[in-house]
Amino acid sequence: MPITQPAAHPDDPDEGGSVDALVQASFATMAVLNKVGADHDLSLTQLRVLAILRDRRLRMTGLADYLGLDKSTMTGLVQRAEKRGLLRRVANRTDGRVVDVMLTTAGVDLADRIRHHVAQSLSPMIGTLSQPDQRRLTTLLFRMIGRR
Amino acid sequence: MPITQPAAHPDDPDEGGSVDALVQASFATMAVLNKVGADHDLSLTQLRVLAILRDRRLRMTGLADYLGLDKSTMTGLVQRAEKRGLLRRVANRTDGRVVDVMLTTAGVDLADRIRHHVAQSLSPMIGTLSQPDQRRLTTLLFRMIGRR
DNA sequence: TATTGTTATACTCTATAACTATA
DNA sequence: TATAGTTATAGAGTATAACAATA
Repeated sequence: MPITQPAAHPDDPDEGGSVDALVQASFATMAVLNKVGADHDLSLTQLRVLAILRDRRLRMTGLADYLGLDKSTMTGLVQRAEKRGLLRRVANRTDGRVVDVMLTTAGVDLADRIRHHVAQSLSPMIGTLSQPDQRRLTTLLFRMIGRR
Repeated sequence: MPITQPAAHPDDPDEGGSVDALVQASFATMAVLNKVGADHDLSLTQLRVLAILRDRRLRMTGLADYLGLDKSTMTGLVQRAEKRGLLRRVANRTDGRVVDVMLTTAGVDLADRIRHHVAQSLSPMIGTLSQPDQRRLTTLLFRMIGRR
């Protein structure tokens, strides 16, 4: 099921198809993440919130920066997650304007379950590669996005 | 800017970090696509619609299948794109129930511009890899998602 | 009867602008 | 004045259920 069309135009600078490979692999990955989220009644954004807060405590603005969203968007996002008991809003003691956000125990548990679920759900795709190829891919991807 | 947390748990089956690499690279890629879409006043989904229809004509259901969305979702999606003059709905002659969807000239033009814009926007990321590494990455990704 | 598409409905996600409280 | 967060508002995206038209 092609999600975007393969490049097949002579004036395209991406002769090797790197762009298409990356875009198609990304859409395939996002589809899996989306499915995992849906299985836990979470949107992709909520999934990210959980992942980000899994071992971090952030203020509203910090969370918005991580997600690339406006701070006003965070209010509803955090509110809905709070109502589900996944996280807590805590007034910051040193700065009265700041609201810190942290996962509850239930939130951490769900984040962990999701992490495993994601790994399992992606394994059919990743598993098509040999172990050495998986290592090569990992190295290349981390190098590309500037980690490691 | 880490988007998800790195795996650092001993009970995690993804020892090599393939899952994290793929997820993080995918989020980075989606952020770029999202930005490109926004620059053209298109959501990620509308961007995909254009890419899918770039050299294809599909019925509503076919489009929904490609996108993994419900057919009822397509109505509004296509309606808004049609109002912008990017695509047309055409009654199918052999089956009166079917509505075919195809890009207008303006739609094809925009799809082409976006394709180039995407390639340009991803090039800083992809370009951090050497040419041989780019080829290796492309091969691995296509192999992983089962193309080529 | 089954399939195709739309409509009605309800929610989530998202940004912009205006606001409150604190610094 | 500037910053942190919320609220009000508007629109897009999404699914479910019910529906009309066609096969």
